[in-house]
Amino acid sequence: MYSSELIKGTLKTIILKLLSENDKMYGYEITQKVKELTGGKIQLTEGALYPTLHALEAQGILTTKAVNVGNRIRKYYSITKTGKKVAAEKVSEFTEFMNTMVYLLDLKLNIG
Amino acid sequence: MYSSELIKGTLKTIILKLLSENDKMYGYEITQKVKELTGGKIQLTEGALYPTLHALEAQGILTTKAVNVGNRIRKYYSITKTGKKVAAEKVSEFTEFMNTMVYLLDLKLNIG
DNA sequence: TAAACATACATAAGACTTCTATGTATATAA
DNA sequence: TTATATACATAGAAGTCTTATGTATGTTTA
Repeated sequence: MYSSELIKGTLKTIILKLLSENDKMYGYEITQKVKELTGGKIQLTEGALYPTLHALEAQGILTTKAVNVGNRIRKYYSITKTGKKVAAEKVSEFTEFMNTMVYLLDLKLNIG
Repeated sequence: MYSSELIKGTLKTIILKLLSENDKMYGYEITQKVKELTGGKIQLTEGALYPTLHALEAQGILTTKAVNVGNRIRKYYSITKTGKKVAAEKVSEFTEFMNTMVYLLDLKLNIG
């Protein structure tokens, strides 16, 4: 698990990227997917995730659809057309930022 | 200039890396060096920089030496032996984190 | 079968980091 | 003489995230 300091500011980018590639996902599913894809190195907390999802919905970047699964409610999130643009911008800005940091910190990444 | 959201959490790493490679630097010099190295894309603000430098000094990671330049005081910061360890850890953690993000976001960086 | 763990949502209080604005003061360029 | 650059610093506000808590169901295991 990385120190929270490092992960700061990346939550929205991660959520939007995942929802750009999946028609719909629910909150818990997002936490599990990120945990799985990062080998447990990034674990989103509910206290950060849910308020962010709500904010993205309020901004028209995501839409929701509540579904009953057994007796439980599951809230699916989907990205809007506007949201896809925002997602692409966020990811590309993050890419540029990482390139800058790689240069600034003189890093050697394991790419390829 | 990147959105501040992205840069969050990287300030300490940047400062420590620069001071690992330079015997001594003063606050204003750090802002200028970062601005120069990143082509203006990362501009550290004083409101974030100075409190961070003070905190790192309080933690024994940095030491200071005030020098008179003309009629002005310049406060040079140097990294301690303990600080160098912390710096190396921070940079290596950041490297791992970036590798994780590159995989998670499926990014193509301009390395090499 | 009771306890523990996983699923699934949510919020509130506090902590931490950063931004904006402000303040002080000198030196230099337009 | 006005603006810009150098050089430090802090206070208040804003934003993000953590920790803790709450509710409720489903499943595994001792």
